Amino acid sequence: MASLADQTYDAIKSMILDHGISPGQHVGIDELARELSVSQTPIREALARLESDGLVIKTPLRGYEATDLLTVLQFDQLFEFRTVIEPWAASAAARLGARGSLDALRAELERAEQIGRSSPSTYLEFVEHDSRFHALVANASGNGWVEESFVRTHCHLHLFRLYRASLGDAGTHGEFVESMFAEYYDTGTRPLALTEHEQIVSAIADGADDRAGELMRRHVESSRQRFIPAIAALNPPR
Amino acid sequence: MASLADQTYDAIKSMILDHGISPGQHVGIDELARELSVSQTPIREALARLESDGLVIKTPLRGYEATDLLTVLQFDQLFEFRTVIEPWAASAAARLGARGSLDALRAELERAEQIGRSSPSTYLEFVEHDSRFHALVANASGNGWVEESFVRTHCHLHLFRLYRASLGDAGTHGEFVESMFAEYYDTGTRPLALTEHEQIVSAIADGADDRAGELMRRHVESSRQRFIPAIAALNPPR
DNA sequence: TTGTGCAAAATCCTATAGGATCGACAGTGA
DNA sequence: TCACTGTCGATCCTATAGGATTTTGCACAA
Repeated sequence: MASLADQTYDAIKSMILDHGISPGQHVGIDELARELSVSQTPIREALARLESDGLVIKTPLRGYEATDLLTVLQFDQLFEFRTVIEPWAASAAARLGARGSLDALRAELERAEQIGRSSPSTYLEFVEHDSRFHALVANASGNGWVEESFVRTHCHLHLFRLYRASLGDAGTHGEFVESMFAEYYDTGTRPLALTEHEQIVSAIADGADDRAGELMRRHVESSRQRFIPAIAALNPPR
Repeated sequence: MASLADQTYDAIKSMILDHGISPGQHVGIDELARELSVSQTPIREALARLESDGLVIKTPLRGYEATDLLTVLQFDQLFEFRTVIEPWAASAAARLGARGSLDALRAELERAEQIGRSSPSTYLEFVEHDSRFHALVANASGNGWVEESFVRTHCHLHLFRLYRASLGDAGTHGEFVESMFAEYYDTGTRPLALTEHEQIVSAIADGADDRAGELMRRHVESSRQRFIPAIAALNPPR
């Protein structure tokens, strides 16, 4: 069903999102074609779509390269954007009663509690849970335009968060790494974020649109606050 | 500077936006290649990007086709989205004092008044002014994510508005055509919209962020109200 | 040691050819 | 008359080859 071009798109996107391709790294068409054992055409199509997603940048006669990590300004503006979109999405979800979506949201919360107990490598899993959760809320808003806007922007945040994982044990970014771990393991902001998620779902389930919106606003805001030391440590990237 | 693929992208996009390609129409790769006198490769790249823009839809092994016109639901949700985004953009522009952007906004207002007097075919020109104006406000917000989200969604509204132009003098959509013309030529909502634009720019210039946001919210809302009879007449499209 | 110029390699961009799949239509059988 | 099947045509998908441009390495001169 999925054409080769689509599979290639997913493959390259995964490579970027998992930092198989590092930010700023040059991405050759021939290189990818050899690596994925396909011809250049599907690679080109995939890269064209990825450029539209803002994940790669094309320079004519120079080829493609993965986009750099977010600057401080872009990061601030991204959270500004989230503050506009996501509270509204939560409110809308509450107004809709989020029929159908509510089950998915609760299932996601269950899942988050599970991973909180068992595995030791919790950071990545938590990031993925968080992404899924917010995506579900965007979806529950019932507004396709909002959802799409969210998804398109959120992958950049995802990219930023996962940058930590690709770093070694130390280096110039040691400070950054440390602060991230501290945030999620020591100071207990992870269970705090989970609690916020639960409250939001609760408000949506109650149909309390104002409360859902306000809770989401605060959640995004506190999430931003949690990121500030990290982004500060990361700037400038090199 | 612009590669052939980019030029092709612009060309096809223009064809769609000007309804050289009708909504729902099948778009063949070979056909486009012959018509634009380029090979298939740049066509493929362009179509891949256009699919990401939501302007065409790809069905594997069947090819591409231009997306259908907005449904009533999509239309409603689009305005819902605008109601979330644009008032915020106007507020943000006011907070920034919209340095630099203010000149562009005022120039656009000037331009709008000019076309209001001279030419007889004012409808298309007004639509284009309106698109430019709102795009300028989105830009003046200083937030690239917001601006991009706006642009990506707005082209669909643009498409919808221009559908009128592609219609003949009569037909099943005569009612729709009539209502649109009535809106803009008879009942004087065009100068009303222009007045609203001026008030918004004025609020931005004053740095009155709350007022700018509220004015924009009302403007979008009244714009939506103006569209209701039109969208009602257009549904179902066939 | 540093800067300039030439040349070669690499890579992107474009074009064309061949293989595969899907839809349509005609023909046959019940 | 309806249903099924096989062939035909069109189109998409993939692969490879050639032309153009940029970059890089090296030699040479100041």
